[in-house]
Amino acid sequence: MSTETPLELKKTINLPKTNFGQKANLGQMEPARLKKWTEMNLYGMIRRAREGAPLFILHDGPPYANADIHIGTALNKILKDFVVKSRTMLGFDAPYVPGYDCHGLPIELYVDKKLGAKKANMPAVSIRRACREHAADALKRQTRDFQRLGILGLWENPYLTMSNSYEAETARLFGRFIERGYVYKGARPVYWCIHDQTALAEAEVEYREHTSPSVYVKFPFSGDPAQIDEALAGRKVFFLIWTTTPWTLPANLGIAVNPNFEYAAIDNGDEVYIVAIELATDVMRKCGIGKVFPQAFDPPNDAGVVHSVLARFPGSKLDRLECRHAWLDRPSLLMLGEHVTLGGEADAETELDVKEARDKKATGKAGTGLVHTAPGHGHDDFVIGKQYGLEIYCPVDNAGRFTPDVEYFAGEGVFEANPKIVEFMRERGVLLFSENYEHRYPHCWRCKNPVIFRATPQWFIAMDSAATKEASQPELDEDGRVRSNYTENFTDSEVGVSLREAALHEIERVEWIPAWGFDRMRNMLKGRPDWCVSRQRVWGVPIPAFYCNACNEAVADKGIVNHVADIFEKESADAWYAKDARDLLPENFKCPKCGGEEFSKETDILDVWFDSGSSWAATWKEYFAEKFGEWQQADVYMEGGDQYRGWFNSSLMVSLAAHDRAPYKAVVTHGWTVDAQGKAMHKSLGNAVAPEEVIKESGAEILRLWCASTDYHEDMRVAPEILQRITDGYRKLRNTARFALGNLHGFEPARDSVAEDEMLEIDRWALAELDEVVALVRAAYKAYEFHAVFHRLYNFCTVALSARYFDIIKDRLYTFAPRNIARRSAQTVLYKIADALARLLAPVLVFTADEIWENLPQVGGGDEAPSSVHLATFPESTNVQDMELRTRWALLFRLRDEVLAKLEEARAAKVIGSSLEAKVRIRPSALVRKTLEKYKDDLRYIFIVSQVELREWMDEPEVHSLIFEDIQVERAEGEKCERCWNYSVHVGESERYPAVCERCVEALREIEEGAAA
RNA sequence: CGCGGUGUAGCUCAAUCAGGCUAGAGCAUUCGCUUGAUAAGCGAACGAUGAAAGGUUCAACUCCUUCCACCGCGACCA
Repeated sequence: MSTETPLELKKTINLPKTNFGQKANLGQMEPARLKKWTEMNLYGMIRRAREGAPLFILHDGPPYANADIHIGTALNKILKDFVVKSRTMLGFDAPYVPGYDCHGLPIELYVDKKLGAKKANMPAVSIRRACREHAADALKRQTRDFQRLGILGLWENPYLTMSNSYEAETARLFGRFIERGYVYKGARPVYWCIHDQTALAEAEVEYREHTSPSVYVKFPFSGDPAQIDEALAGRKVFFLIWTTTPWTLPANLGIAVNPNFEYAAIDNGDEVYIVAIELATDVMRKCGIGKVFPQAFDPPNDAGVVHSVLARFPGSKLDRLECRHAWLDRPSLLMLGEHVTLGGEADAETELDVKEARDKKATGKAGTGLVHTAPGHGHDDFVIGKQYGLEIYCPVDNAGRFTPDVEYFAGEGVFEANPKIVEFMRERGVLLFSENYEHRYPHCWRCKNPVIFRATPQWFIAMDSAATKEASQPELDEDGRVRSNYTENFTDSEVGVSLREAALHEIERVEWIPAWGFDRMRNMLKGRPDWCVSRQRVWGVPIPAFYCNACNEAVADKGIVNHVADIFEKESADAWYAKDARDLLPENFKCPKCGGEEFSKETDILDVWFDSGSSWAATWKEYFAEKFGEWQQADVYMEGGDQYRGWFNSSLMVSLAAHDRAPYKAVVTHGWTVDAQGKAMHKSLGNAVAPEEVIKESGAEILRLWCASTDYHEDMRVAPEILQRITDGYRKLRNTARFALGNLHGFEPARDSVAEDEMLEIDRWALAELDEVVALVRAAYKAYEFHAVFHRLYNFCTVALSARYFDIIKDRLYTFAPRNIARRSAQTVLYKIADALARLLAPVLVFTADEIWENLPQVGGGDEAPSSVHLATFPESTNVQDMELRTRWALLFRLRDEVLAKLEEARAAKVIGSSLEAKVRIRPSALVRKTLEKYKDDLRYIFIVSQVELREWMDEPEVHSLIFEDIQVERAEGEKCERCWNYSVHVGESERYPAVCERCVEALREIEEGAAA
């Protein structure tokens, strides 16, 4: 025994000590750590560390390189980072190549605005340069912001849809579509300014007041009226249409009716008129038809106009019947379309402002329920016309004049022709009524003239025409089956399948998360029309097609496309604009049709969705092909739900054309960020939460934790209160880690670890809890259930650790001799907990987990441990938890809850303050007595009281239903030990340490011996 | 208007798929304890007519129907 003076009690307490601060100071810590990661090339280290491990690729959907990132963009990227980091820690080689969508209208418009009037005289190459600069600038800022979020990836070399290699690959992929026979050139209506003689994008039109002639016109039915209804047999039947653009009537090829509406045949003497029954009264009144009858007919009306209804029938009955054009010698086909409404707003392509039309609907209905359809002059008309196989007929030239084949009006400008057509119809007796109609009509934003809808030639990718058979080797799927098995529904195996069929088949093999994504995708695919890939713009990948100057033949085949692509590869797609056609074509190329040698270039560019849809094929080639060989599917795509019709869709198309497979094995969608009320966020509403502000005020870590806290499958609310909760949660996690780290001061795992079978039982209980958490969290990461990760870990920290385990072991950690095996036992567990927490939290709390990692005493003096937690793997779960042990402890903790409640009562009654001032008497039931007896000496520590006494029941049979009964709390016996604060009747028995209890006397002896040794 | 999704305490989540004790946690709030995790820790209390209305059933948060709200996509919407 030491002869020195007694130790100063306070100094013999092992208080926590760590450099891991209570305050995170994320604002400074995060950038500092990012810098460190950059300097050590952490991402490169991870790649090397996982070299040869199973590959797992999350393919990044490219954000649009226009504006700065918003909270939704941040969410998307953070969720992706969770995936990449967690797969990495699950042992996969999970490279992350970010990308940016650089082409497209929004950038071009932005540049237009910036260039102003200058643009008109600028060559395309210069405009493209300006666009390129803008995109480069935006993506640079976005990259900086993404990196700030703690996202690791190949930031120094992201894929850019405007890079030479990408543009070249995009062109080649378009060549694949051509090669397989999916591409055709057709016409489609677009906004057209007849003054500027150019197509306009939607964003380039503005709505202004305009007066149009509103006309009701009758089209004679050319079939047998009895087909419609017996009552009409032998009558002269006419279908009434309404339009505000009489000039489109020469292009009329059909009449659309709604299959669900009821139509009426109305008697007007010699003639019978067909209109929607609901509109019949209004139409008849307008046209001055009908007589005043005393009897009420159906439907009765309020204006005293009564007409007789000869028959009524659903629109569906009219399908594919035929009328004659009102004055031209050609048929007008009756078609069924859901777009037909009773408001009249679908009646004309001119009725572009639906809201306006609906307002009108409220005051006075227009239209007849039969829609004049000119496929060359309206969007719906076009769609339904395609569906019914009508020609996309547009007899109007660039200047808005009728072409020579238009009888009576050839050469007339359409707006000038309007009154003439009205007059013409009146003379012919086909016009029932006309009036002036005030409405909002689209005008060119540049020249302010009214625009028209006009079909112009466009490139399409066919959804329904079968692909031509490939000459190449049949592709095998993972089961070794010939891929063309998806043609099994076709008897002739030489016939390929259409893109739509292939897509519908392929999506069944994709894992959709959530599962309803499959239905969603299927609906999208079923309904989507042919893909119009033409854009009349300059900022994009040019459609690599040529036109023979001699015979006007469009020339586009794989060979030519690849030749052009090779040029793009070297010089970027700017070459299309910088070079002449002959320099873009192979030498001595001649028109396959006429042998002509002079060609002009296609001026359309590809839809940007084609660009981004090409991303996986392009990135595989550029980033992975060399190392991993043959193309393979990406493991997962992860985007917002808006991408079903967007990127998921276009990527599927491109991948099917290129590889006959979906580009993804799994598709995960996330919801949208909404405000506290669940409302969508809009800058204009002022309810948007800016990521940079969250970062500035709270740190990226908080934003990341928010992403992990909420179930992203649904809409995710962000608001100050929510972020505050998250910040509190962060503190809790941090403090939990800090407690563990602080109590590991002086603990060297290799030297001081205690084997599990030598541990105290509660320590083994804690390990069992940890083991379960590890298993659950690993599973949650695998299933992309990040909110489950967060809630499991968080609950583990608060309930199992902070409220129970840590609270209980404090006594042991603080008051036992540092090297006492019981203390080492607890420390061993704390070490494992801290280690596991760091690893399990790492994908979410990228910075903090790494900080925990650094403050962890490392096995073997730290040499073996990776220099960052992000190089480590998740802890393994043994999954062989001692269930009996856990059951026993579940019981003990239940008893503890009851004791705590009793302590609270005693506290309220001022019997005790601190729980250590208490002594607890328990009379256990027969059910639990045995268990409690076993833990007799441990109960005081479990309850954190000074004494526990177990007592017998007098009359046990009566209380078999009770588990615990009669818990009594009284003041602890003896004096408070100055060192451990427990009460003991033995305080004062030591001469050397008179203020101390028997446990502390022993601890102090150990400490003094240790010091002497 | 069409397609899809979601509604459980003030907040974030469980249990819902295969209906079954008194709908569970944590946070927040209030109160108390502690002052050896201390701009921390522990406990207790309070807090949900399960969006609403019907229906099926012995039994419904769970299944069915309707409706409302919100979100996304598509619509001749911005």
